[in-house]
Amino acid sequence: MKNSDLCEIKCIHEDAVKQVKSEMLHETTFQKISEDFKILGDKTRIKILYALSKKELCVCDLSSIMGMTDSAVSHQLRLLRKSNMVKFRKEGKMAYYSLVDDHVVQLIKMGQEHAQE
Amino acid sequence: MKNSDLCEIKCIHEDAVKQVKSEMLHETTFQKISEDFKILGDKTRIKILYALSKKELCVCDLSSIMGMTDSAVSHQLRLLRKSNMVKFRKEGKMAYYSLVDDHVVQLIKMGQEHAQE
DNA sequence: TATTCAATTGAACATTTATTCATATGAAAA
DNA sequence: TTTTCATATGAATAAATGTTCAATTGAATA
Repeated sequence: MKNSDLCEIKCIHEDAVKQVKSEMLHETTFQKISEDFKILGDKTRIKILYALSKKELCVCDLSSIMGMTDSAVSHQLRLLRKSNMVKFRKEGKMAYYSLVDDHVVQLIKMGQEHAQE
Repeated sequence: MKNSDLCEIKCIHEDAVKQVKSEMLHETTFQKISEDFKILGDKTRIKILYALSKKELCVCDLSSIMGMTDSAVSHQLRLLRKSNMVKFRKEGKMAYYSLVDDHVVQLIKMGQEHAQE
């Protein structure tokens, strides 16, 4: 009995499965990648990141731009900080937020291209 | 009274807000972008896409690679089809899935780079 | 034709998640 | 010091989401 027959019987292409399995990344890598994309998978956060790519802004500026409450924006900023996408500096009562690097901008740009196809 | 004073009083940097507002994309654009990223924001779907980037595979192959039920995989494939990331061809009882283009692969690669920082 | 099998689908369930509201913090102004 | 204001936080709620289980479809095979 050939290997390929076995595959058919079990409804699995063993060679293909084995090959692809060996090429898969580590579980934690997939985890991290998907966590980052999950952060980008929300309209509010994408808008915040896009706004910050244009200019450093404080929370109430962002709230005004987004048309949302300070609280809602602040909650999202917390997530963005946690995932290392934005940083901030305090000046008196105000907190000025900006992007950590332009990696996110590149990702959004690519996403935009795909969305517009 | 200066404009900048007004800004401070209202806790809004009017000029910055006005400028950034004018540079924002359309609501539907942000919507589309975030929807695409939301699809990538799940470990199961990232793994499926990564596997398909290596080889065309049928549902049961994917199930075996993922260590999940056919049903769970099929549900996710439906979402991936809906968001135009994967396509499939039928051959008898089997359905062979593959990526629509390598756009997704590029995104995952970029996400991977960011995740590894 | 009846059966088998790969794949799909729908409903149910548990979990996650985004926003709201109320409250707390902490710095500047009165 | 007391008040005001920008921001942050916690709890609560409603909505969305991923997986499971049971049932269905449709094509090949017996």
